[in-house]
Amino acid sequence: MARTKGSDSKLTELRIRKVALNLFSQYGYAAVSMRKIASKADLQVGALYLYTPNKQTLLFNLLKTHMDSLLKNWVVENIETAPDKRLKIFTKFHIRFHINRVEYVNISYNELKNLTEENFEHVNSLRSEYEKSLEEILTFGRDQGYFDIKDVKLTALAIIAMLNGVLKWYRTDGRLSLCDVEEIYSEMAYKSVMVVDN
Amino acid sequence: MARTKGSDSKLTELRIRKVALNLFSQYGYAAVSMRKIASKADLQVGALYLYTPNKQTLLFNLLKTHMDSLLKNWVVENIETAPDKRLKIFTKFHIRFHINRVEYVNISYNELKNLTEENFEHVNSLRSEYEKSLEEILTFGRDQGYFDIKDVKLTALAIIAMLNGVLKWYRTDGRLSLCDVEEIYSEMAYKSVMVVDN
DNA sequence: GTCTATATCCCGATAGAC
DNA sequence: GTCTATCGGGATATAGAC
Repeated sequence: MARTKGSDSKLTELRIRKVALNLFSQYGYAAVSMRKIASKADLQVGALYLYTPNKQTLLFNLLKTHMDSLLKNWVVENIETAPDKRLKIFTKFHIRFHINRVEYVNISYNELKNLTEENFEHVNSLRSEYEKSLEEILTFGRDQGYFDIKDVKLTALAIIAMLNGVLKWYRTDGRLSLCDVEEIYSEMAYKSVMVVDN
Repeated sequence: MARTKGSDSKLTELRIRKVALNLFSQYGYAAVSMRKIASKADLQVGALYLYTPNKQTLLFNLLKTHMDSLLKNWVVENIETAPDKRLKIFTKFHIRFHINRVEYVNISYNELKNLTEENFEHVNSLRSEYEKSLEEILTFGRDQGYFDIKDVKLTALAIIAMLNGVLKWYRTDGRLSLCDVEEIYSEMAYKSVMVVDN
């Protein structure tokens, strides 16, 4: 063995990321010190700076990795698909993707304000891109007469907020399976915009 | 004049509360120092402690005041009212009450994790009480055959999350009036739980 | 009621030994 | 690659003058 236990830098880096994500999610970026991160990652604080130039970058990389992964995994559906089907695909994808990434969801919602302006612009543009893909589905559905929507932008925000609300409280050991949750909320989302007779 | 300018303690207390709310909402509790609060309230830091024993109490009082006010203003509708009408009353009330209290909404969502355990229990029980009033409406509506709901608790959370998502982005100078927003989202909320033919 | 000064502690980040 | 020690600063909270 050429290396002592725990000296593999790839593993250490991963451990630091994981610990930082966990602590930022639980206590908030500003309330978590580099010393605490180091301690939880079984390091001294000096060693942290071999893996990140500063605390800000640690947060930024977590957020960027998450958004990149989200956009990479979201594959726009076939152009032929009907609007209601598209919306269902989107909502189910959104839930399935995020349900096991609750810590990322937390920091994405709460810690954008702690990014530098430059980093914020970067992450926020990725988020806008994702939101826009839902807006396109809603616009398409409205134009095709499938949906009854007064304001596409606010409706998109409302749907995403609704779905995220579920993520925040869903527990895998709860009384509902992932499939149940997907089904329930994609149904609610669809119904909330569908055309109804009056 | 027996008092110098700004020495009225009631006014000073109000000013401190307002400044703290504003800063906590904007930057987060942990990122705001007592020095910053004092400075924005035109005081030196020592004077702050005449009005609050510590920073934690400042946050707790803001949250408690908000929740007390919410529960006091939410008057349960007449027992005779039909479920769909009740839900509409709730959603419109929720939006109207919160729309001008966005800073309170922010800290209610983001800063609960910064409360001591005891303070958290207190605030959280008030929040549960409010959520329960929506759950009762949903349960009532389902039992009466008005609503199609698989899980009352998660549905209540989804609806509140949806409504709060709107609050976060709504601007009074935007293209939609308060009435428009109330109407759009109470409609979406209702449709998301209503019974549909398949 | 407000100020200034200070006690005590923790912060992010870096230097240099091993 | 990790450690210990430390710099410079800012944190909460308190003491005591006015």
